Amino acid sequence: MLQLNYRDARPIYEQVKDGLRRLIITGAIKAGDKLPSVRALSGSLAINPNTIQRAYEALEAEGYAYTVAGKGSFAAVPEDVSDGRREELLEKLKSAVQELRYLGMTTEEICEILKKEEDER
Amino acid sequence: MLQLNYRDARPIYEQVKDGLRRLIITGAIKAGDKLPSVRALSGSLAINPNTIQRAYEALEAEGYAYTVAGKGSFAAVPEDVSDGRREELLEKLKSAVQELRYLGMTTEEICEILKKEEDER
Amino acid sequence: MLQLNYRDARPIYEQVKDGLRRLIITGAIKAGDKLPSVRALSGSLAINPNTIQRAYEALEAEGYAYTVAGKGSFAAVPEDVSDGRREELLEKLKSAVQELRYLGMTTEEICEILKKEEDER
Amino acid sequence: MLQLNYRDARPIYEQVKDGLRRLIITGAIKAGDKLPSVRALSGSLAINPNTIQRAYEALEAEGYAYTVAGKGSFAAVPEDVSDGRREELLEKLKSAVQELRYLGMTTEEICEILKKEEDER
DNA sequence: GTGGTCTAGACCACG
DNA sequence: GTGGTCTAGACCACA
Repeated sequence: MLQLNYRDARPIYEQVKDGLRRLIITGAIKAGDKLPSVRALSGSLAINPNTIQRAYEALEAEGYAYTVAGKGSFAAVPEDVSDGRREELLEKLKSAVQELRYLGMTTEEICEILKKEEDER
Repeated sequence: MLQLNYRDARPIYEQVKDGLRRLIITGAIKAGDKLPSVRALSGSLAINPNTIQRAYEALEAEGYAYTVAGKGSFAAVPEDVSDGRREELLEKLKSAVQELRYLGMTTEEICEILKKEEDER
Repeated sequence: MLQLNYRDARPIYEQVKDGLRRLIITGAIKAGDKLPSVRALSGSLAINPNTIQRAYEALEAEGYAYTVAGKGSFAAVPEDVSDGRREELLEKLKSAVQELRYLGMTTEEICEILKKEEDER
Repeated sequence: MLQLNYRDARPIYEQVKDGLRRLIITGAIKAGDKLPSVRALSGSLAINPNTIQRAYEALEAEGYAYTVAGKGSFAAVPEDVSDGRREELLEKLKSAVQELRYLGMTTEEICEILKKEEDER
């Protein structure tokens, strides 16, 4: 369900967070769906429960999930995603595009890639 | 010339690397130009030379600079930038766009932002 | 009558307690009025009766309600509210104001907010 | 320097966070000042370093402090305090005042208390 | 020396 | 059974 890379410089909890977010974005987990319990995920990934919990906290801080103590964590609706995350994304987008332009791509070419990739969904 | 933010979570050497790359991308430093010496930068930024050295090594690994023994470091031409860096950028771009779409933006809106930002250059 | 928010970090019994207190404070339930029975509330909110029971006990400890064996629970008069609750409120008030002042608000501005909010009742 | 109450229902890390925030608000720690290191505070309070670190993370999330890895944590300026914290405070203020009014205090009396308390500073 | 991460294992509140 | 908190102890990156 989730792929971890221990050789990656990114901390485990962040990889878990990003993986869960990806599942939500791609629709594999829909708004309101229950995320796997901390214990279950820590078991299946062979990771300490504290590390998983940290990932869930970070995901909640971004607005992609909410937690009900004693019940579990659930996927939130897109509208609940934090503004900070939105700004972060736009910043990431712009800096990538700016560098790609330096490397020779035109804005048009980049948009073409985005459209083609959209159709492949 | 370079702005460091100690409050930023990124390590200093990475901020130096990103700062130098930005100077190259924006054209402030042109291909073939000599980059400031490790000693000069470490002095003007009040930073340990080892930290600067590390930034230069990282920048060279990306292909944005090359070092001539006894001469110093110089900005490389865009064609020398590593394929790894290119793939990394495209990956960054796609994941940001995919998430922005989940958050309600259309590909058209995203392209509009990119075009508008290009004009502001 | 009462709104529960499962996404709220506060435990359910506390939300029930706060909700009932709010009904009393706003005058929706007047002093001497009978509060809904544990069974009735647990039914309409689809919540375990033990949870409701706990909320009633907490409300009674604050002095906002009293229980008559075999009759049910009733809203108390303001004079019966415990001194502990009063001190707690004043402490909450002062600490909030002190912090708001640190953040740049003057005592006058704060009082203005309170007066305006009072008129809106 | 900080008082902890193990009998309190509030978690330790929250008590530490609130205590540090209080030191900043009262001016005992000024903007830019270095907060005690995680290890130093954990030693003087006889608390696990992980718990202290959690308090620092929470304080940073509120905007009252920022952390420089390898250097330490520092008090931020009031302008950096998050909007969320500001809203939280106003909400806390209003609910306390509303209940105090039910208990017989007028808005004028409350403002008097605030003004008197301000003079005592 | 500093913060950042991770593990192992424990106890508690909640419903 | 669930998440929330805490402890003890360890290793790493950074400057």
